Amino acid sequence: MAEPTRPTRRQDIRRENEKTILVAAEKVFAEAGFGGATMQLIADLADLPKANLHYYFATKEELYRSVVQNIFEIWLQAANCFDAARGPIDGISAYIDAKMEISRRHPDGSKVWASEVMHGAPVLQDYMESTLREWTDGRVEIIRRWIEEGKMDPVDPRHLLYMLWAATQHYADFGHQIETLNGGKPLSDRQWREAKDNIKRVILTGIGARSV
Amino acid sequence: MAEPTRPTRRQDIRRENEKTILVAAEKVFAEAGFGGATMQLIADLADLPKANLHYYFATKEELYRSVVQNIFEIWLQAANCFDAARGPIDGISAYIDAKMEISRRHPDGSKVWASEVMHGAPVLQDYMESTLREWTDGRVEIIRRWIEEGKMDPVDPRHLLYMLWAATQHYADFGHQIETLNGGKPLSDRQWREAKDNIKRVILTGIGARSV
DNA sequence: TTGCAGCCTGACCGTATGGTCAGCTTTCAG
DNA sequence: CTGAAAGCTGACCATACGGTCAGGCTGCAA
Repeated sequence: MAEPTRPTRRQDIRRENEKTILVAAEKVFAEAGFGGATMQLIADLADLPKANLHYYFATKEELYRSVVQNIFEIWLQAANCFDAARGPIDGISAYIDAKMEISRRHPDGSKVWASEVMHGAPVLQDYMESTLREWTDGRVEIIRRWIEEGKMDPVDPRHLLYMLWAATQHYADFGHQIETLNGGKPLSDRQWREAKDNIKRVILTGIGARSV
Repeated sequence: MAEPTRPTRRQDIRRENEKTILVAAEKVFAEAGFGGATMQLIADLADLPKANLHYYFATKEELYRSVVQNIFEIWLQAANCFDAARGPIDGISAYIDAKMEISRRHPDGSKVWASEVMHGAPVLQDYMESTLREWTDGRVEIIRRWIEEGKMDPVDPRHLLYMLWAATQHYADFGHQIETLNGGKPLSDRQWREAKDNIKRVILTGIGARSV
């Protein structure tokens, strides 16, 4: 070999297989839902024997839990964009960019997340009551301050956040509908940019954002 | 009996049982997804023997199809609000009202619809390619005219529609998340009104609506 | 009143699924 | 080199599910 890769250590094997399984699982859970997904389908997609999945993830629930937690991490990372911002135009623009990027790059993850929440968040309830609530409260506070400083109109911060989540996530969760209405073709680069610009423009104008 | 109800005719029995089953099915499909729903669960909720469900609906797929079609009807009815309007403020306000009412009164239906679309619309594909596409194209045309007439800013009509769908439907599909962030309590009448007003205000301001 | 068409259901069936396990191979520390 | 730990898997199992059906019950037209 040109590239004398260090022989695969046990740890590497484990990490690699877990990754493979999680990727396959995310796709199958997104396409079929938790109930419709089967370990066999995931195993086939991962090109591993079913028993091997059970070696790494004892139960279907545990595998699902791992998938959902992964997505939650990604979701939270997008949050950082919000923090460094000096004002609503910067902050909300960056957040919309980040969330639209997630919708585009991780549509399966978004769907699993949506599905989880729609079915009452059996797995994520703890996270929602702790991490998510704290994150949300923090952002609400930031928005409230922006309003006090006259950087935007007095819009209810919570409902504004819901609108941001909804508008961006929609492009992942309802991607199939959008694709169908787009003549059966996925959105092009240009169309994604238009979507993003539209959301930014309508929301930033809508809240009367007046400061970076 | 004080009320001398006409003795239940066969037709009535059929209609009533079908209704009972459909209501139960909608709830179970919403809570568990198609794959997670079982005929037994639906039968228990409808308080009927499982075999009786199969008497009215031959297969689980057929029952699911009926549920989804019902929802599609309701969804389309909300569309009418759009048509009679003279301008964006009237039309979009009425549409948001209608869709928020659906999110509030038929959250289960909304979830089933969302789930169906998320999983690639196996049942609804035909409807999406015909009825939904026509409806959408019609509304796009109306919005385009409003823009030409200077009644609102030149916003991409499709992305505006997606935003309307997303913002309103979010309150049904992600109702559990919203409830959790609301201290575990469902939104009150006042909070629903605030949600509605916020969406209206942000979007109508955001598109620069200038005419009823 | 009668006959029959439509309504109802307990018991049953084949299959697919999540999960187990005994025993194999591979890795690697000592 | 060795042996123990980790990785792997074909074959298997119990269960739960969608669906069937024979046969009983009910409404109602004639």
